[in-house]
Amino acid sequence: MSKMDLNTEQAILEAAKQVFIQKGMDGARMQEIADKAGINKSLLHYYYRSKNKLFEAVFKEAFFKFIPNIMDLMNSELPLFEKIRLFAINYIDIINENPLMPVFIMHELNRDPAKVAEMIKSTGINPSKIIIQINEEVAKGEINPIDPFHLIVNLISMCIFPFVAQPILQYVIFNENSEVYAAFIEQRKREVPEFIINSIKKDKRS
Amino acid sequence: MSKMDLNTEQAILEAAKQVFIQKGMDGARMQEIADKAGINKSLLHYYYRSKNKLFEAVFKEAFFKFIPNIMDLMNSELPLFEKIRLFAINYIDIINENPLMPVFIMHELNRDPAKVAEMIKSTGINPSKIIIQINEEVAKGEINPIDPFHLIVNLISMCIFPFVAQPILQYVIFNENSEVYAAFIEQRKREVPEFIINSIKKDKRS
DNA sequence: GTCTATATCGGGATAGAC
DNA sequence: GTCTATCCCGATATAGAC
Repeated sequence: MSKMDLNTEQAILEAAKQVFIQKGMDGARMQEIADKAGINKSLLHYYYRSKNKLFEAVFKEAFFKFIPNIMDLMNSELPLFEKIRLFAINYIDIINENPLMPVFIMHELNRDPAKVAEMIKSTGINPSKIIIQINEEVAKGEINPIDPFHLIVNLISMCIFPFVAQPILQYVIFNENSEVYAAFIEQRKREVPEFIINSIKKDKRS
Repeated sequence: MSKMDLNTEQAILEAAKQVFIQKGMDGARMQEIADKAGINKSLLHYYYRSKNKLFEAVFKEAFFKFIPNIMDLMNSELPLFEKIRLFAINYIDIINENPLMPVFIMHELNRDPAKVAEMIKSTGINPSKIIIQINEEVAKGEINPIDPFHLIVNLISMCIFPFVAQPILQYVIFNENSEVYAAFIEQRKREVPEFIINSIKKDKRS
């Protein structure tokens, strides 16, 4: 594989990423990807045999960038509150680089649910460490009693959902002003962790 | 329009709802809708002139069922904590009837962002009442200081996101057992409001 | 490796009989 | 209102020249 090959192949993948993520597998057109990559349609088939193969390449890369990774943080040795704060900051940053990613992944997983198992099996996703940590904090009386799963889902929901629902929220809350919405999201890096910590920290109820 | 017309028309809309919501506009096939409705493909065009028209009918109905309505509750005279509890219960119930709805709506709005304005303008969505209420509670010192928008987005996120991410969460948390996941969602009708109220209720800090 | 030309097919839409 | 038959375009994919 020569140097030029790599460039073209990369250009295709980059273009494919943009188009697939914006339009989805079914809505994407090979012609549009070729145009965006500045090459001919048939070259797409030269590098990736079919639309489906190309899509798989894009989807896998997207999935592995967004779903795991952050798990390293979750399974680290940091104190719980620290983890929660870092998670919000890091994850919101990652999604900010590609705000359409969450809807894309969710839509495609739902289109082809068999993918979920296939994808996750090949990653080391395993939340057991953080779950144990939460249970221990509860047992030690350091935080209020809470089911670790609900806590984790709450955290993830509050970080990701504002991107998923961006079109509506942006319109309803800020009359379509996307800069203000971006600032709103930025605030959430602090707001979300404090909201959570405030909810679970001891010393409140009696 | 005879009685039989109505039945067929309803059958088509019902079939279209299922197919469109599951596959999206681009992934849906008129043939599949016709099959599911037990009629001929060309009858679809007799009742609705085009695929797009049919889609619009489905989407509008879906949107208006899911987005507003609940606003009545938000703008009622109930106490804040009461509202939060009722919102979680009612909204989770509504989505439970059609768990794919959120991803569907989000995906389609993103495909055609112009829809957002068009849709929302024709509804009376206006969260001002609840926002004032939250600000008042803060001013009176009844709850901890919080930006009403973040509070509302937190509430909505925690209710809807578990449906959006169901495929992944169900797999990671419960090894694909959908009954257990349904129970998990059911718990959230209580867990989410208590989590929120615990976070904002006074008497904790200082 | 990259292009042009073309095969092939699926799917939305229409015509027209009943 | 409902069906069958058909049109026709757009999109993936392949063949083959350069």
